[in-house]
Amino acid sequence: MATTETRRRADAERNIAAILDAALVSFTEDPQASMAAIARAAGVGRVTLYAHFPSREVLLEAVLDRTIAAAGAVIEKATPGEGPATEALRRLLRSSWHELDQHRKLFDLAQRELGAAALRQRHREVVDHVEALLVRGQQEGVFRRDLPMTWLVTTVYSLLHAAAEDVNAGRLAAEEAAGVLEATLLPALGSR
Amino acid sequence: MATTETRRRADAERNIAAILDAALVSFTEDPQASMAAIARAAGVGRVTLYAHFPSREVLLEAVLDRTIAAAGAVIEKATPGEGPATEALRRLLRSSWHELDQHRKLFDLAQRELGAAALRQRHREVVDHVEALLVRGQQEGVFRRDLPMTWLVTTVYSLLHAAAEDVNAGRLAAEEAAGVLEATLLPALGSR
DNA sequence: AATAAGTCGAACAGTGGTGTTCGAGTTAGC
DNA sequence: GCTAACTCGAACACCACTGTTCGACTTATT
Repeated sequence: MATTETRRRADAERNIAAILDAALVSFTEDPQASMAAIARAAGVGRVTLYAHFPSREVLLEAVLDRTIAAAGAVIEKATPGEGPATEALRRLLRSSWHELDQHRKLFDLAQRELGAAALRQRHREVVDHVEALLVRGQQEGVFRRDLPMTWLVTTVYSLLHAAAEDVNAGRLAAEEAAGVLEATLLPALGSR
Repeated sequence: MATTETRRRADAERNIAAILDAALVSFTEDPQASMAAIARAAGVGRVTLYAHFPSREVLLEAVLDRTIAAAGAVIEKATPGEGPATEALRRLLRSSWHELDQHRKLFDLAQRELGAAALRQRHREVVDHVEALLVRGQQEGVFRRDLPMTWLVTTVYSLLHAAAEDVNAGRLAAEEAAGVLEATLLPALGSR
């Protein structure tokens, strides 16, 4: 990951990072954000942006890969494979709801702009973590088995996203988000 | 509602209906659908479209109003004020998940393109029905009171939308949608 | 069968986005 | 302090979309 393909100068490296940061924010705030707007948000000229990312598509892919990697890292940090499944889910929600929401928004965007097929593989990397946790919970007998697994995953992601939207719209305090999610998801997923 | 503002010819009336139908589908399928695409989908010339709806914005508003009216009618048909609240919610889900999802998608789009303020009023008309039902359920003691009301409404809408997406993506059979929603929402909203 | 209402293709101007080129100016690195 | 790497504004061509006008044609209505 840290392999410097072609030796880059420090200021270039800095700008690339700034662009990716700005692009993530811009894309999640407004899926139609223009290259000019992203360059402005990154504090960089439009030409510089194109120098590093030759097209909007390439930029989107780069942001996507970076976000997936970040989401994966944050998930693994929450050790979803350890301890009781309900506890693991709690840890996951507390640490990762924000990252997972960014991942979801970007995924929606990329699905429209890059096509569904190209995305499935990368998407799996993150979703599988959640799915594995849910399966483990089923085996422990604490999560329900009467609904399709895909639906349970959808439920988690969907409410996560809803909470993030509510926080964004000022309808929910950021500190409450994880608690509210817990209180809603556990009964929704729980057996009996 | 049936007041013919300026006497229109029958073929015009027919085209307007076709345009609104096509626009609803187009907008919910792809928020960026162009006027040309909508005209094509309606089987109508682009000029005719502009003759009836002088701008994209006006068209979007018309579709929105029509969908809100339809959603309101479908909701009222499910008599959400009668019988036990859980039963009423079941009826609502069975009859309206599809209409409510269309309403939600259009609302998202309109919020971006027309601004949040202009929409709040119209949005209320539909959301209030759901909220009233949830409040009634709280008074009956069957729905939880430990979370903000706005969040409960968000939860209903969010899962509704998620189910519609899953149906759309082929991950969930349309006939199962209402049942799955019931099985997920009732435990999520229930007291205890 | 006359007339008013409606349809529609072609062609136009205007706007805003993408991606490129050029050339002059900065800045990091040795 | 030299040089190669990098930045960046201005200007360009290109394209897709919006909204308009014109004039010829078709259709509903009486």
